Amino acid sequence: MPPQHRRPTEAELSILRVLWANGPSTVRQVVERSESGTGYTTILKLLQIMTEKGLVTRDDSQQSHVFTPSQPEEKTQRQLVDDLLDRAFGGSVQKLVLQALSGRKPSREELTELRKLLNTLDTRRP
Amino acid sequence: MPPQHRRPTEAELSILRVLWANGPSTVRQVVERSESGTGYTTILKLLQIMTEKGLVTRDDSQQSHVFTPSQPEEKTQRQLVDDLLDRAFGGSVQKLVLQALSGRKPSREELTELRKLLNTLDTRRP
DNA sequence: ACCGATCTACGAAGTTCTTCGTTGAATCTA
DNA sequence: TAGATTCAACGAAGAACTTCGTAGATCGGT
Repeated sequence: MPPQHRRPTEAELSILRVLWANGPSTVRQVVERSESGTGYTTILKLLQIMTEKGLVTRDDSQQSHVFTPSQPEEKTQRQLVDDLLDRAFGGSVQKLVLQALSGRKPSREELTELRKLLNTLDTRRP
Repeated sequence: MPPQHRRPTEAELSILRVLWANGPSTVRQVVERSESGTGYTTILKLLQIMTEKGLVTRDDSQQSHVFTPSQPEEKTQRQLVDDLLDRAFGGSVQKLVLQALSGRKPSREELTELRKLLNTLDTRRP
């Protein structure tokens, strides 16, 4: 099995979002909390595929299997943003941040938060 | 024709990268400057599809057609990052920036640049 | 023990994406 | 002008992705 994960597909990511928000879930729980309106068997099939790919792990000790993301939310998010950085921004974090911020005008509070973040990164420098 | 653009696919984006870096190009130029090693007919076909989708425009006044991105680099980049923001970060710019920065440790210069960027956004507030 | 509800498993259809072979037109060259 | 080269157009094959129908197992209640 490849320990390296491919980027989750569109439908897979929407399932991961539900799992991130609600914790380990059964197929039915994912279906109920999914906003896409996708049918039960579709989500089941996707979770089966995701299990094969290693994106989620399955607890089948109960009759209704329970699925859990195999990577923490942050790690998957970082993979995705790193990937986009390479594919579309030539690795330039500035450009990416610029576009991210120019899209939605950030509030002054958000800007303050971001400054704090930069300070943290700066002082934690080796 | 839908004036609204769908997200470019993987292969399409790699062609857009070449066009962004080198300006309007013929098929052959794209093939030569592409790092993917994709064949001539494949790139031609992709450019034809991209023309249909409106991702590029074609100048066929010469025998070798010249292709140009129909949107500026920044606009496409913004679409992509907005898209990722929605699909993976619940719209939280902070989380996205945090993951982007935690991936590659930014230099002090980069941090300074980012602070400038934040200041600019702050003072340009309405 | 039986019926209905719920669940997993399997497979297949339909779509999109990527790739390239082939064909015919246009251009260049000897 | 004949032959070779370069090009766009087209179609088709193959892979990946999404969706769902159907079948069979399991469980709960009567």
